[in-house]
Amino acid sequence: MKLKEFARQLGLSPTTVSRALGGYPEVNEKTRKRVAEEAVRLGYRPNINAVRLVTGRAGAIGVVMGRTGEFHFAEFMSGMAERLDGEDIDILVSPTTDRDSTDEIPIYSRLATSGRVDAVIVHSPKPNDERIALLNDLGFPFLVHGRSETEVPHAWLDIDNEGAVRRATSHLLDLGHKRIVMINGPAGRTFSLHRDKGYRDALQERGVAFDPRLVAHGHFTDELGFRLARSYLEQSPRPTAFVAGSMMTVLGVYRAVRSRGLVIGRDISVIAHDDVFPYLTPENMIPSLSATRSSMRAAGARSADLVLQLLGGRPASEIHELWPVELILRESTGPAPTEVRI
Amino acid sequence: MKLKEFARQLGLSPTTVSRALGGYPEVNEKTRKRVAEEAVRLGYRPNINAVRLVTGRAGAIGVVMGRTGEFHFAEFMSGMAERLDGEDIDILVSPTTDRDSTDEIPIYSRLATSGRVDAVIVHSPKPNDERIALLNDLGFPFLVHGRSETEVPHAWLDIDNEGAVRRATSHLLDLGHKRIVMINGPAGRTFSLHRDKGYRDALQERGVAFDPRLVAHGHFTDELGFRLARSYLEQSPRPTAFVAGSMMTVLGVYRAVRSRGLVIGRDISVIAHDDVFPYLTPENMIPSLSATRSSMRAAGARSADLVLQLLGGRPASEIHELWPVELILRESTGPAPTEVRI
DNA sequence: AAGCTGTTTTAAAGCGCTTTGGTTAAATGT
DNA sequence: ACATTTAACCAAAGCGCTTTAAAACAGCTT
Repeated sequence: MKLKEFARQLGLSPTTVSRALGGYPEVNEKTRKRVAEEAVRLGYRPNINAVRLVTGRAGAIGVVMGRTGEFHFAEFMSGMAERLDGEDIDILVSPTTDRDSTDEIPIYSRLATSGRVDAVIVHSPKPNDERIALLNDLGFPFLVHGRSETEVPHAWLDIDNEGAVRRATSHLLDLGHKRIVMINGPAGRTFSLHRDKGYRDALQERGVAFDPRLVAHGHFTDELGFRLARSYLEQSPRPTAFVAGSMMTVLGVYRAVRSRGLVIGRDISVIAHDDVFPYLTPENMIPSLSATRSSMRAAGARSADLVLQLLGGRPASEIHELWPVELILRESTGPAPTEVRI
Repeated sequence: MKLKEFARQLGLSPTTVSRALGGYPEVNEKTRKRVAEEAVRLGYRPNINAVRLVTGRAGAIGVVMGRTGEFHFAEFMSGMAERLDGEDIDILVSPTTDRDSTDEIPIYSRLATSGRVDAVIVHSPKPNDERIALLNDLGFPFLVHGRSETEVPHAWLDIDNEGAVRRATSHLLDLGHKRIVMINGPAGRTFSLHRDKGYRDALQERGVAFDPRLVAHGHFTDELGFRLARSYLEQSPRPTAFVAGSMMTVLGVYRAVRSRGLVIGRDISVIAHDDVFPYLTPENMIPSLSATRSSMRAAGARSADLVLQLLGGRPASEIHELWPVELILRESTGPAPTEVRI
């Protein structure tokens, strides 16, 4: 059913019907009501593509899905979806199989110029991120999930990675740990750098020398957590604590510790970052896992919200949100063992 | 830059330019080449929404993202993205916070009638799925990922869940296990029913009585795996083997077994279904996990492919794919312990 | 040289909607 | 009673493209 036919059946002009449905004031309240009811009854829905053409709005927010870290991504998107439910805005996912953000440039470029989306979300930026530069050059609305150090003014939402790791590390230091390993995210991303900084600052505050060999970078996989933890545990002197970048990483760390016959929370303390997944929770681990916590889903929901504000005209330079991160202590952290033998 | 202006600059009519870009035969090869080059040089891109309006095609495939099982979902979508890379087709994600597929009816209805997508993918159907009935009634193209028992002809892609579980269970029976617990997916979904059937058939083949209390249903979470396994292990006689529905479930099962001081692969055998995630792999578990394996990512890629075929005119009734599932034996399965004490 | 054929290009219609710039009818003011 | 305002509705333009139907052009015949 087209607008014209629908309007004819109502005995109204297309103009009035369109306005009634659009909620414009110059339509009699009774008429509006009638139109709304009949639209439901007769199943009339405006052709979205016609609307998009004529309004110039795409009614969609774009995200680029990379090969790695999909479990975070799904949770973030799910949060976006939650917020966008009811709005007439879709989420459009663009594929990329590439690992480096530079390779994503053509994708963002296409997304920004093709008119399929009204805004895009940029994930895990680097300090000097090409994608941000590009989108700014194109004058295309975007929100950065994470932070960058670029001069370019832009909207962003980030969690306090630095503070999270600083607190986690400080807590371990307070417990007497000296050799603390950090298994961080991929090198080069701002969030990894922030975590590095939080780690180093905590050491410095407590006057513990920074040993770069205790910090590793890589993707958030169970395997990497295992392999790295395993090799660290073979070193002498042995580390007594781990800070792990994700829930997947920490699965591997737990396994590595156990496989060496060590006890988590006694021989080895562990803190991880928890993005709050419905299917894998730190309190259920054995021993329950001390974690810095920040809901990825909530970040997704808020990001969608901020993008909506951005599209509503709020200046990008005004949209900056830094979320604090909780540190939740459970059983995986304990006093450093007084004597470390190998 | 609009078509009109671009054509003017080339000294051609909009018609010719449109055809050149669209690859129609009635354009001189030289002209086409010139148009293509200039389009790149001048940065001309057809307005996608105008194209969509005039062609009536949306250039997108819809998927509905539920609240649960997001880790599977992301992997599936990632596969779709892989296949769709290069095609001018997007993935459109519609949110739902509901748990039951009946609640998704309005979402599918909206998706199908709004012209935003050319086809949708239906996940985890029930034997008599309302969504399939709806989409069929609407005459809207769709592919089912999973199977249904409806009379309605439709395209589907599924893995052999029944065969997978039958083989897993048979293998455990061959090893001498008698009390085999199955932690299955949500009740009511066809794939869960198929797995139930595979389990029962295996028992029957070997002449082992079916005990319904040994089969549990629920979402694929670490916590459920733990809670259920924990409570089964307290029973007497104790089960000697578990078939777990997902990698998350099995994490909980492993933990439960260990927390009882039992050894996996010796006291308790475990087989799980592995959807092949880049961040969590059965071979890395300790002990390494015997699993039925089928790549969710590959299913996503193939699904996208089949949807493209569907849109290309291939009849839905012709599109049925049942993928075999490998059983890969590792260390988590072993002979049933001869004597089971509690 | 006119007719015919096949190739290449173009003018113009129209996809389904929103919105500008009206018109008409009713309400209000003088 | 007439002018003026306000409320309610409408005709038609136009968003940027594809595609139908027709025109222009070139290459051959006869």
